[in-house]
Amino acid sequence: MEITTHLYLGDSKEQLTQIADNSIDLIVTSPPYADQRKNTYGGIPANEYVEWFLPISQQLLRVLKPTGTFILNIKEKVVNGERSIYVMELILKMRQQGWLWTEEFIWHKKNSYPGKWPNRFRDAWERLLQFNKERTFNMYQEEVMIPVGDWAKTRLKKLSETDRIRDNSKVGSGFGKNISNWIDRDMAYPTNVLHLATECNNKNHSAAFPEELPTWFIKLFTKENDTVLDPFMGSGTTLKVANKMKRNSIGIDIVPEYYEMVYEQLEPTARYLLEPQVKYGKTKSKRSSKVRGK
Amino acid sequence: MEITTHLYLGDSKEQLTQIADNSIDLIVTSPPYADQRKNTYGGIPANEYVEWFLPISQQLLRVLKPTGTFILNIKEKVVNGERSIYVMELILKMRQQGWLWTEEFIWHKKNSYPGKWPNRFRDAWERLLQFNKERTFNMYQEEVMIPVGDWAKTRLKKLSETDRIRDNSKVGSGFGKNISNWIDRDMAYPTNVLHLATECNNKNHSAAFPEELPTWFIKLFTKENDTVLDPFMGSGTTLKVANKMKRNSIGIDIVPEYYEMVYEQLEPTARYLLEPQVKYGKTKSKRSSKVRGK
DNA sequence: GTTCCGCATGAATCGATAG
DNA sequence: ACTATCGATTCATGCGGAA
Repeated sequence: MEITTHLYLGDSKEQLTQIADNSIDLIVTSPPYADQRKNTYGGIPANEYVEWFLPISQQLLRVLKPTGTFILNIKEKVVNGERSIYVMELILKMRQQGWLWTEEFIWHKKNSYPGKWPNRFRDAWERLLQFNKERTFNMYQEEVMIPVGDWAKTRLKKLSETDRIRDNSKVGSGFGKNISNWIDRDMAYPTNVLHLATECNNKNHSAAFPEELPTWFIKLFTKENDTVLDPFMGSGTTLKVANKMKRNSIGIDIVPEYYEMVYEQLEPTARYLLEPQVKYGKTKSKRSSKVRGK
Repeated sequence: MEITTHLYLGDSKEQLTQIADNSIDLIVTSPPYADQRKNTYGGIPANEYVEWFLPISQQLLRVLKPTGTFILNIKEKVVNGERSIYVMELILKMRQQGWLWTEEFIWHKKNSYPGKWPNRFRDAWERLLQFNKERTFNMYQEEVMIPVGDWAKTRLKKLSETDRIRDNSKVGSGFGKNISNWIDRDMAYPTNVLHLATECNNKNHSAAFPEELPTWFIKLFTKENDTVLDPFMGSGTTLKVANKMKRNSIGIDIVPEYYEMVYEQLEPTARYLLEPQVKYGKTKSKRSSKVRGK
């Protein structure tokens, strides 16, 4: 099956209306934070942030499949010595829209931005808010398992030899098999705290997250041929990763330079199928000639 | 100067009224979370939690010095597949009371509770909310500096040898001296993410919080002879640590067993100064004959 | 005196069963 | 239908006893 990539240039609130109801398996995005990135996105003031975001989250709720998940990467900034409260207000309002606030992952940034302030330490974490439409949704937990801590390695290996013998001597007891479940367990499920380094090699896009981040959530919440959406694609990290993992992807950005940049990064073999001109709202696809037009 | 410990038995809301205005340098506490600790505290329902806590935080605001800090350890649980929102509502209401929400530290619990569920991973973090009365407050950052990671040590040591040679050859260039400033920097400031394990060696009380936690905040926000308050002292971890660090401390708990336990742990040399009977609301002191009675 | 191993025990969460 | 209780699941940690 062909994997497609669609790009939209324009305001997410408007561009999202072109996407069909219940068609997206996963939304992963890192919208511009309040008062940040003024040069590129205009810098939404903290007190207008919720009002600005709600129409977009309304559209996201519409396009997401009932089994789908929405991961929102966000962190409130410090204003006049205090943490802003727009993230909390946003969660409360989105719940009123019909979203379920199912979980809050912590992204622990190991190499956080340096600096020193008299009454504050470096901010080394961000929120990864998980929202869903329904209480049951797709989650492929085994895809993101991690190696078990050292505590088990030494102990279970010794147990394994002892119980392997026991298993042979007592056929059909079921006990040995039960133990073997533990022996084979080199891997454990992760927690809701993610340890990732921020990437410092991103020059053209200011606040890109590391590839591991969308990779992890795409593994966890989608399977091959599913569709991933990033309504604030920026430099296109989410789309690039999705494509690599054989997921269809849709990206939106209001900044023409980002649109162009992501477009250029797509394989040339896909680009010749498209019209040469890039217009507001126009779309293109990769490894596919399908175009979702206006 | 003598270091004192005062204990109050009873409801925090009432007992706090006995404490003088602007007399506390640091409040560190971990109140019972909603619907938790039913056996000991009765389990405050999530939908009544804010209402229950606000009179207490009102008192805490009164007794805290303008330069003081309030650290609140809390985490919302999952109810019917969704995260509760009472913590967010509490923050919003406390701001209306006059508190400044200055920071949110993350306590990453390395040994979180095990378990597996179809749509959720283990919860491995808790909130450490920092509130203040004023925008400028006491903070002794250098007290909690941490060793720089090994990557820096080895790198700087190699640099040091190279540059020592260079320094010898180029006398007076100032370059060598500049480097040596970096070599001496074995310590760095921490971030707002704390990595600690919960203590599992509970004797009589399930002391959910490890000693390192209050230790860290007491170092950071107080100096010797300052006063630390824990309005939900439980097994008295905060008080024990404060005492060890030569800070005065005040503890309150509504559970007589905890009151007795903390009392018993105080040094006998201090106890003989006090009346033998333990009454509701009565207090005792350590290394001091002062008693704040009713 | 070390090091190693066995063990209990969590501010958990879900689904089923019972009143 | 709606709440209360119970069992099953799972993994890092420190203590105590043993080699």
